[in-house]
Amino acid sequence: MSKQPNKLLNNRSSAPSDNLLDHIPLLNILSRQDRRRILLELSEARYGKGDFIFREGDPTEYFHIVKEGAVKCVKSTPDGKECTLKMLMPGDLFCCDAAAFNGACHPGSAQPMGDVSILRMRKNAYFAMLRRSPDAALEIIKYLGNRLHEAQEKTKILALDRTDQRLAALLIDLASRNGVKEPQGIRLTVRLTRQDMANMVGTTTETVIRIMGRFKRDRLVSGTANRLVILNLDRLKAIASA
Amino acid sequence: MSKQPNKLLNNRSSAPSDNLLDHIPLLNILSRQDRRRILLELSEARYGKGDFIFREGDPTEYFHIVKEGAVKCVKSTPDGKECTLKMLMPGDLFCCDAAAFNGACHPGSAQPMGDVSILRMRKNAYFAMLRRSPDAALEIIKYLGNRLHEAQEKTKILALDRTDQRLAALLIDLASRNGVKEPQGIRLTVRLTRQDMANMVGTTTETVIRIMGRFKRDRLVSGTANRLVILNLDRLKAIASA
DNA sequence: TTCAAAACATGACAAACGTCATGTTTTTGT
DNA sequence: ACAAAAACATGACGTTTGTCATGTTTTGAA
Repeated sequence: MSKQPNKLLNNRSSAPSDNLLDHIPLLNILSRQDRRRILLELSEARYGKGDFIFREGDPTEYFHIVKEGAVKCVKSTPDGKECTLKMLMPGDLFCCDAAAFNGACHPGSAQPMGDVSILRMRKNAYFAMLRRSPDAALEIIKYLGNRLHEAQEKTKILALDRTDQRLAALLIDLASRNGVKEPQGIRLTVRLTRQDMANMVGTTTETVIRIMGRFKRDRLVSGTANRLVILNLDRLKAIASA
Repeated sequence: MSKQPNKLLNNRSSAPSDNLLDHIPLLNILSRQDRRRILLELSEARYGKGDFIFREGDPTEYFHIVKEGAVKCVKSTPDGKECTLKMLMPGDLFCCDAAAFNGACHPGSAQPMGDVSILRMRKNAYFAMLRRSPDAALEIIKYLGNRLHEAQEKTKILALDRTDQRLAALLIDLASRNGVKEPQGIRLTVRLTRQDMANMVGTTTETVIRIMGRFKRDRLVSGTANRLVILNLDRLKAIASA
């Protein structure tokens, strides 16, 4: 469990094509001048297992970018149930919506899944950037639009599909966003327990265990959290859309 | 059933504070000059029951604003099941995300719920507006952020709550967004069948009928589609968060 | 390496929900 | 006002999923 967040690495002045920003396609559209400017505003923070990047209800102070690792967006109920809304990967932005910044609070919490590195920028610097650069603002609009479409697709799946279909859809998505090809199949690089999966598809750990057991018997997947491999993507796709 | 969409009303030149734009808080931030410009780009279209404003898979051409009436955003499966993602009310924007405009197609369809009036603007004019006015772009970012948060709240409810809780949450939301106070309670002004509600909370018509029957017996609501009244908001709130 | 904690697994049972069948009431268009 | 269509309603039954209890395996930190 790595130690606390306030390890700022950004005292160096910027080189014209500093590799920090190469991780962020969405900001590569900035002019050289703007990139240099932004770089001075960005700081880096690292988190480990068990940390919170922020909690539901915390005041919103920063715009964030995932540099390394995976981050999950979580909402909880008073009685301890949890729902994972989205897994953010390197290059993903969060808290990029002005809405959250009007004195409002975070509507959910952000937790690292393993060790992560986050770039962040104070909200006034972020807004100044958006005002200076219409391209940046349009890029954010585009990004938020994609996030909204994803969320709506997820809503559709939750509303209409059975649990095994939802789980198949999750595995398919993870394979493309997080998988590395191996001789036997596609291995996921994030550690993902049955509980994690249950929180992502809106069911219980036991149900995920049973369905994953079935998938395992049918040679669609293998392994558990630390080494999860998708063996037969096509048949998973057939299940997801059956 | 009113006739087809291409009834453009906007040949008149703009008056400085034309009431067309008063319906749209999100564009009231524009300078007088920009307002005048935008007004020339906006056209009005009317639709009635059974029409489609656009269908899933259609190419994206316009940015839309709801002027009068209610519009539902719907996703469907090949086998005829439907899921209503969101009910848009006057002042709401749709297709405001640049993502949808990169040669992409609509990820869902938009259908009027009764007679509606829609303002719309071709996408190049819309983008030109966003490039000219950072305030407009920020407003769109704020709006999309709110829509994303709503979608995530809906995801949470679908993932964690029972059907009666989801239905109670729907009624509460409708009461605030669509209700008018009456002596007996809060009457909804949109016509909403059991089937419509089922599509909104991810269940079947029969289940909604049964739960609404229970709510009716317990004097929490009364009436059906044409005259739906919320009688006891507090107890509905208790159910939604139980 | 060892031991405790976390993760995985399985069974029994109950509750929630979907499906199908059938019938009644309300709405709508002419 | 009337007929057809849509919406509402109810019961029976099966499936899916949640819950609880218990036990095994794996993981990770000292």
